[in-house]
Amino acid sequence: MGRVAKFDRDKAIEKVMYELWQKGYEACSVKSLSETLEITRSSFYHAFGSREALFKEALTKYFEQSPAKAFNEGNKQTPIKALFTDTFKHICSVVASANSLKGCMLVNCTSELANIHPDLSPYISDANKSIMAQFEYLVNCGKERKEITEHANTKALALILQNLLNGIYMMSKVPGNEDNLWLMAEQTLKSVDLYEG
Amino acid sequence: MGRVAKFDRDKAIEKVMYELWQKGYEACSVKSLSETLEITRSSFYHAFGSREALFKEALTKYFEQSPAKAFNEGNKQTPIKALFTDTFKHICSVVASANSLKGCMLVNCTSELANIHPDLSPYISDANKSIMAQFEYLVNCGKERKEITEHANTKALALILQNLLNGIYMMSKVPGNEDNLWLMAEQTLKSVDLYEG
DNA sequence: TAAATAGTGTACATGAATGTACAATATAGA
DNA sequence: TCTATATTGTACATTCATGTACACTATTTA
Repeated sequence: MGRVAKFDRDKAIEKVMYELWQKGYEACSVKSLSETLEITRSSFYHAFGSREALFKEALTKYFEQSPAKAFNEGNKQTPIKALFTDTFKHICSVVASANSLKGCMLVNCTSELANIHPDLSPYISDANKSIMAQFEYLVNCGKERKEITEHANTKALALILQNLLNGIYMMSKVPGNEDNLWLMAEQTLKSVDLYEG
Repeated sequence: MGRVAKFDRDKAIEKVMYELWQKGYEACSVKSLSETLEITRSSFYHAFGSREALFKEALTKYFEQSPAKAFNEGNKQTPIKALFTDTFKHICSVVASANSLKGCMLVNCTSELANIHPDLSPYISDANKSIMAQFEYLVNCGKERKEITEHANTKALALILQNLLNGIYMMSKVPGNEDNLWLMAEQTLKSVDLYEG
């Protein structure tokens, strides 16, 4: 079926993910991405269509490797407070580790592109909204499991959780040691009674 | 003393502040900023030295006009819980208003430039750290005033407050109606016993 | 082995962006 | 009015960046 590509498409997307994560969208020109992948721009357009299209693939890959993806595996059978506690603890540790890229690709892209980039802005908004929806779902699971009181405000808790998630990544860029990050996360979870340790 | 500038330097910085706030640092080239100001690049370099230098002036102006600057005016004579409650409420309302620029210039620039831009990165880190320090100071004032219990963890509270501040701006970019923002802020303040209403 | 096909590279035309050098301009004060 | 000087504009030499057209190359399968 014709000539085979001289590069591994999947590995290429991973490389691009790291570039975008680190440098942001606008800083990654087609020229610079092509040089990173050691292909010509022509091959780039042929393989990926456009920078926007590749961005979407890279963001998908980002979600797949994120320590926050554990939140997506929770359901009515999951001990919810333990899921929150363990996952946030794990995120703090991953994010603060020396060789980790700082910040969250989604947070970075949200501040760079939301309400700015005509094509990508809605895509990014949707990604944020689906995280929010997942937290609401998890809180509701906790209510069904009687771990969380029926009277708790689901939306408020989901907002606080999403804010905590974003904030851990954000703070990892500035003072950013694991102790501070976990101090914030632990106290937040405790103060809304979602901690279990 | 020579020819007078055809533009108002202070208004120019304000214009640049809005540009940077909205579009981010890299998206504001010297060319585009010069066009916005209706001066040539030559005049730009003459008047401001460099894009980096102007950025710093613009960020200073941003702080001066931010609704969060009320936090800087708190001291041992200030009712601290009321300060937190009122200021966060005000921020939610300002940020969600239709004609407001979305997001926080500092948050945007932190995700874009921290750990990336050699010259501006330390500058931005310092700005974040001084906000953190101010929150610690306010919490300590609250302790002296006996509004906040002596046993509270100052650092943890300051982290939570800074995270809330960042988060309000961040969320204003996505679902972003005032009700949601305030729901998050109110519940956060209540859950750490810094609410007074 | 030949054709079909998928991937690659060169080239083009164009505009954005940078920073500096030097000449032109306008104005305040002597 | 003259002159010192702050400000402005033109020009230059480069590099980055975009997207497409078309020719070239390698590989599969009929």
